[in-house]
Amino acid sequence: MSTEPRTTSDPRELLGYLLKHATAKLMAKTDEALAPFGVDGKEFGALRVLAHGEPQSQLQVARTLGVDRTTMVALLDALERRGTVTRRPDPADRRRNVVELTDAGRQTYRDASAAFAAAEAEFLEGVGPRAAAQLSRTLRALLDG
Amino acid sequence: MSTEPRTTSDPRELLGYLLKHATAKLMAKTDEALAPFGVDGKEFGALRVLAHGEPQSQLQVARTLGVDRTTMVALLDALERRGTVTRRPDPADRRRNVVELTDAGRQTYRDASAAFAAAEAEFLEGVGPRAAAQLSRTLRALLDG
DNA sequence: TATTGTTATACTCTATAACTATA
DNA sequence: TATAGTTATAGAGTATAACAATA
Repeated sequence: MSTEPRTTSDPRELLGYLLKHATAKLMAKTDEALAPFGVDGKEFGALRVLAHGEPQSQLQVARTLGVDRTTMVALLDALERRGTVTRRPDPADRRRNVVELTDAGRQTYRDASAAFAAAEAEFLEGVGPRAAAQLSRTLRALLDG
Repeated sequence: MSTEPRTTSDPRELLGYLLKHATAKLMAKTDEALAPFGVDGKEFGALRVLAHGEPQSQLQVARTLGVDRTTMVALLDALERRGTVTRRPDPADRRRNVVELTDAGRQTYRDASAAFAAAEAEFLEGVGPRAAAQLSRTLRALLDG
């Protein structure tokens, strides 16, 4: 007969704790990897959207990233200030800004992308490719359900 | 020869996106489950610590939960206001407050605990017990590494 | 009248600094 | 001199409301 309690007060046993802290650890790693390129995770996300596919309006990018359009303004302000993206009125609808990567921005994205992938790989290095793939599958299933 | 790009701009393919949104979804579910009992996730964490083991000082609870001691003040203020916990000076060291669950607080914890577990189970229902156990193992390994 | 980008504002969450009372 | 609790304050992050330009 064990004297151990059936449950403990250790928060590290809760799935919520594990998810939250795994997220934080990955974010810290990727932010650190992106820092030399002058972008944070959110900005990298925007570059990623802009690097693939057609030029888009601010609102389209915001919706893809799941952020408010007012948040997008400050984000693009920072990227534009550093010469990573350009904004110009859409000739077809002058209410919109067409946002595009500059040549320098494309290079930044390529470099940052490699660093980002390396950070993700480092985060996963302890668990092996099978468990890593299983992790993504499970998370996707949890989000779909 | 495929015309598909090797990568896409869809953020849903990134591990960081999956982790962040899985965390948010679970938090939303547990917060919703706890709401009828008048506590949020953080407060439930405090109740959980207090429900197991010896009475503790505010600082000890704060450290177990990984929050600042100034954050603990407002958290306990709310719980005390609702009659869930009591604070009294520790006779052995009057700088400290001994924090304990009231009888009502214990009942609240029991009820909230069942609701919390049900919410977690509902979150996991799409993936089966094997995948759920594997998820926890993988997350623990990622946090330890 | 509705939409896009912008600005100003407010709100949440949390941490830092300073104060008090105790040790 | 150091520690526990408290309070006031500041910072990051994000959302809401209102406004200008355009459709």
